[in-house]
Amino acid sequence: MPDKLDRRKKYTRMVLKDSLIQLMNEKTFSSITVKEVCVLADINRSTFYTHFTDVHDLLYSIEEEIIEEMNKYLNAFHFIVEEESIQMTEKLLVYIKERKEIFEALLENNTGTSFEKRVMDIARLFLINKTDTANIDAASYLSTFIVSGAIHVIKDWLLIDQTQSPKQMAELISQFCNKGLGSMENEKSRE
Amino acid sequence: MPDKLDRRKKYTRMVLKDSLIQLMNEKTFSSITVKEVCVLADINRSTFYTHFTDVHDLLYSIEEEIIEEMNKYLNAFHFIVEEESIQMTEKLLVYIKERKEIFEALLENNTGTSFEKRVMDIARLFLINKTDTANIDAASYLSTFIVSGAIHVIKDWLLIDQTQSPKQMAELISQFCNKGLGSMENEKSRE
DNA sequence: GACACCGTGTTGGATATTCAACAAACAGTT
DNA sequence: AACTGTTTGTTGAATATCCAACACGGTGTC
Repeated sequence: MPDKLDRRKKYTRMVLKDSLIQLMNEKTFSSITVKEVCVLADINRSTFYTHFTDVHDLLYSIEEEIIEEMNKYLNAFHFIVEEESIQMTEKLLVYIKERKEIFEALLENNTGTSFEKRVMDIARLFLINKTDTANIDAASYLSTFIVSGAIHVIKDWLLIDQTQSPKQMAELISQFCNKGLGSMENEKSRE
Repeated sequence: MPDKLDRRKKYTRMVLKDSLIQLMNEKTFSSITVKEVCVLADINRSTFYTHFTDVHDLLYSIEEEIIEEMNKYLNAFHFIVEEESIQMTEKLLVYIKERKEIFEALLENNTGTSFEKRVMDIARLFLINKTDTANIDAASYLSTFIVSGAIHVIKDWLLIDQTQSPKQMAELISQFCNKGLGSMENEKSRE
């Protein structure tokens, strides 16, 4: 919201985040020190503490950014028709793939509220909005099921093969979700 | 010398230089504005004026940096034997090639003391040091000849073909210079 | 245990950058 | 000629960062 950030603040936060991301690609998160991050970012250590309390806090702010970006993609779903949703999913997957290492680090690292849980929360919210509001409980359960399924499919895709293109994955996941949503429609009509 | 520059100063100067270099690759030098450079560098315009008086001044400081770097290479010649000098020349050429666009811009752009003249000056100094001090005048004239020749050979190489590798060019230029220096030796022995 | 070493938070004064605003010069338009 | 838009230098107060120094806790070594 406070997009009216001072140029200097923006820059400092950016390089610190980038440093941590780079370091996470080289070593385990728990072995990374504040000092290390600052040296790489070429930022005075005392400045670090005016922005973040510690390395976890910095990681958390990276999460924030990622989550926010994913939210944009998901929000866009509301305004598009079925055929375009596959393309949208593809964009999301490309975004994830380009940040492969960050996502892996975030999924592995369980500090505080896990990244996975937060992603599920926003995705669930999205799914509930998308379906009819009459049957919220069912939608909630089902969306948990669908989203956790999707996340693990993406996780495997990231970690293991990636022989499938983002486009192919998008179609696969889209099918997967629609089947789930479809079953809920049946559920409702049977009432 | 004042290598004890504040981190912020270093960063500001660096991004401003980089911006100008990038812009010089996209448009003519004279069409580049201070504002443009600052926008690209994401630096406040008023900050620009605490470091440089105008765009020419900024360009000049880029020259300084380049000249300084070339000086290092040339100074290194003093301490190496003949066989290694070809490798050294090669390094210098690789350095130039990596900054092809900057050199082209600097060679084209004649503001104030031309870049070409300055390079010749430092190269001449180097050559005079390298040869016997007895015959300074002759060395000076000859070095002007050699260096200007070398610069234009390099210029052509940069601008036109580059089918020759830096290594091949290094051997060629080295031959070229040694022949010149050799002739000076003859000159002296004939006295 | 005593020791040295290293990372952590925190502080205060010095310094650099930002931002908004201004007058001035200039180029193009009507 | 008046108007519009743009770049240029310059200013002062607000803000962010730097830097050096400190006390503290942990870790390993003799």
